[in-house]
Amino acid sequence: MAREEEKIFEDYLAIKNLKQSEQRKEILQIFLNIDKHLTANELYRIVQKKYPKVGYATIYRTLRLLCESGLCRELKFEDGTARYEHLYGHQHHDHLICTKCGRFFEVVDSEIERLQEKLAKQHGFYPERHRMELYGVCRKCKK
Amino acid sequence: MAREEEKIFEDYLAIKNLKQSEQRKEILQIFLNIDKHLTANELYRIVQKKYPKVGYATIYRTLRLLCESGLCRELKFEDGTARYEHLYGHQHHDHLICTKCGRFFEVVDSEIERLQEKLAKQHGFYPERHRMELYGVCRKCKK
DNA sequence: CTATTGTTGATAGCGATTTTCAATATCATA
DNA sequence: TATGATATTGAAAATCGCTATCAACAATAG
Repeated sequence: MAREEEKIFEDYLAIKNLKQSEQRKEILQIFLNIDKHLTANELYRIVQKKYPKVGYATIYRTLRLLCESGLCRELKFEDGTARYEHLYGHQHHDHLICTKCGRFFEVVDSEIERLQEKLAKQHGFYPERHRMELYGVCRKCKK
Repeated sequence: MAREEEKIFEDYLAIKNLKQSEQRKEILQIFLNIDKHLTANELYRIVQKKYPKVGYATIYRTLRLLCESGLCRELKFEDGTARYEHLYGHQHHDHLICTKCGRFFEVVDSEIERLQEKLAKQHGFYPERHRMELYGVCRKCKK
């Protein structure tokens, strides 16, 4: 399970002459099994339950490696803290965020993407990337 | 000059039973006279030049009041630090940000706005607000 | 097996922001 | 304009999220 992601991470470590430590494998497993936009602290607490010896710094260090290997993306949201999302098998997307329950939904709208490009160019910008977050109340919370 | 904003701030303080301190007036003046997206630290340093006794905490406290009064908006950007922009007389807008020089440009595209609403609704969301930042290289930096 | 080199956990440090607190300023009212 | 209740201030300590340091330790090549 999650064989491909494991392979990607192993290969990345090999290329960089880094070692396959137990902690790295543990953190990867837990990261892969939780398909949410976790903060480093949330991940730390979950990892701690299974592997109490793991330190805070190792979580951050491993998250950085996961990002570098292309498995993970760091996102900064309005509360200021970073959240980490799965990148493998996920195309570019923006976020719909529920202001009640905090859930994240990945969305894409090719028409908006096109207009964003156009808007940038209209202002003489060479567009590189963008971020778009739509905040609102999700179906469940609205009831 | 900036009479209306002063009035708004005074009224806000009055309604909340807060006092018209010298520091608050000073900080408001300087904030109003600089039409840039400043960080708290940048504002602190500018205020310090004129009023060396002013403390850091007072800057943050006053910025919060300015936001609450509707004169100011706090924006969190990718680098994690907050920047403050004028809100009075500025309609809703998004940002074009140059990744070379760091300059900010305010933009609006009603078609994008419309599609954002539509996209949220398509996913069962009751839309409240959004943020959109387009990053790229501006005309000047491209040359 | 052993040497080399990378990794770890604990902790100190950092930058941004907030809180605490005693001294002080504001302002309604006497 | 003096007074007193209450809000405000500056300084410093505290907090938060994250990074750097470092001595002990683990992974891997030879």
